Amino acid sequence: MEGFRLWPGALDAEAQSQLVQAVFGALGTAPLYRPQTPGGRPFSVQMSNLGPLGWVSDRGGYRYQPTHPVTGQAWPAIPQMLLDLWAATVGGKRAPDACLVNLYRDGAKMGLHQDRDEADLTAPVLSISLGDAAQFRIADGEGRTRTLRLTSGDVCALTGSARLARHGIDRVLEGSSRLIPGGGRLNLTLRIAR
DNA sequence: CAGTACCA
DNA sequence: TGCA
Repeated sequence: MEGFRLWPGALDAEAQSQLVQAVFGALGTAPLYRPQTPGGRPFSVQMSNLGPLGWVSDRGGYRYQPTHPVTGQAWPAIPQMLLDLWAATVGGKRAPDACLVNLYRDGAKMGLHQDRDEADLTAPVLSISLGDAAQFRIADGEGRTRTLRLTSGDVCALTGSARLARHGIDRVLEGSSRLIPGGGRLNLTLRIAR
């Protein structure tokens, strides 16, 4: 599918553990929390953010905001490693200003959705998979979907015609990796929100 | 100004 | 984000 780009194993074991360490360190000041959909139902994933802007959802809808909805504090910085990874993969003039952190544990999943809360819907979205492998599903323009397995260290991007593709995580293969303290799958999504 | 990454 |  045009515009969906995958870099299998882009991150080696050392880079993966450095990244997990950096993100878990940042979660000390921006703790994971469980948001609600606008309809008031809880997400199964736990979320936090890094960077000037973070994606949040609550009864007020979806949006990007500069502060953590529970603590009121600014989100921690995006680690340089991730900015470098963005430059090395999707590149472009602008650096990402938002990094959504999603932790999948205990059967957490993510229904099919579009990323469309960004000001410029032509700027790429870059996703980094860490920890347990997962079944990722992405739809084409006709609504046909294809499933692929994302494993720890894989990096993928939604660009061009796939930028607005519906996608989601059907299931996580629990226990398939020992990378994440406490287990699970950690997904980092870099975006240009504004 | 309708719906939302939730749920079936 | 209040649903008028």
